[in-house]
Amino acid sequence: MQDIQPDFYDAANYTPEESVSYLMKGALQAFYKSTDNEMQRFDLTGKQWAPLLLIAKGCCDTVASCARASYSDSGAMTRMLDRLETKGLIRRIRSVADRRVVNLELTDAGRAIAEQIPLHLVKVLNQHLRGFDAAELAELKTLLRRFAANGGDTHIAGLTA
Amino acid sequence: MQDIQPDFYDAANYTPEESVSYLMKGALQAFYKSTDNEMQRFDLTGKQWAPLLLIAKGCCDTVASCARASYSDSGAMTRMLDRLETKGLIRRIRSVADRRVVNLELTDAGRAIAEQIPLHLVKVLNQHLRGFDAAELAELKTLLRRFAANGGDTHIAGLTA
DNA sequence: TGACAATTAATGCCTAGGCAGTAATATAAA
DNA sequence: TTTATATTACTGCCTAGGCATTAATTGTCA
Repeated sequence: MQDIQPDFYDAANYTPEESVSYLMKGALQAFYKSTDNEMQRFDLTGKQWAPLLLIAKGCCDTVASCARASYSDSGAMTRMLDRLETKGLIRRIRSVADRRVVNLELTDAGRAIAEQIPLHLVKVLNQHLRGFDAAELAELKTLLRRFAANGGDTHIAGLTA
Repeated sequence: MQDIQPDFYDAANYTPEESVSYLMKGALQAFYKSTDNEMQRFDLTGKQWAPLLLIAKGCCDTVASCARASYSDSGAMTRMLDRLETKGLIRRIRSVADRRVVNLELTDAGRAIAEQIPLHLVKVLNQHLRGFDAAELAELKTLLRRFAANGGDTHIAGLTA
């Protein structure tokens, strides 16, 4: 029933250039470079657009949920939101329903920028996907999801034992 | 002769969960988490093993070449090497042939660790590749290389008015 | 009710990287 | 040779994130 699982990499023959993680870092680095260039028009870094977009899309409305959606933690997100608040793009509102929670809202200036972000983000994505066909993009997404899901501590159920 | 290049993403329908960059970030994040766990036995973080391995493999022997190989710059690499030097794992040697250059060497302690790194790195990689077949891994590597190579010239035709 | 666990946002201390310089050195062109 | 340009390692200043801890608050359960 159980298929044999091959070991693709072995220690003796390991080279960085053939390592999938090394290639992934290079790919993501190139993408961040592109978005950094593209988002300069909004006076945003290559990472500051992400929380704005998540809030605008309704993906998150608190510090904790925004941190989870960003593969980050509440400490890092608190400081990221400090920077965005300083720039006048977001607002913190203490929740009355749950007084531990700080709800996040875009200011008018933040909303004006957030509305334009997808336009430029999509431009960068499509640029990096030049020469791809639809099947290749679908395959890439699937393989990335599977690679991530194979992480060691994915079984959070067993972790909180 | 010229094939039509489709736009895979459009601003109106953009969602983070379907964005290939978002998935890539999640995949790489999961990998760093795994290596961080794995390298704790050497008192190394999830990133400090990389320069050690590059030096051990002969991929780089100066600050500049090590920075380039790491998709980084000489400033960041200088400080990373400071940390590794403080830990007694590498040595800086001013080059006599070109006195601008600082050559990098592993100490005995550094070499002892570097020799064991591939073993554990390969373990992490193979773990994240569970369920993959050889063709899928090859495809993933190819697609990542092409995605990265499509960057750089962000001289988008429409950008420069 | 009261004790206890969980969650939230924030903070301090650390690693890590990007960018704009700087001084020293090397190379190329005049 | 002189001049200009490029490269190297490094520094300061900034953004960015990880981890542990804290105070406030909420939920759970005896």
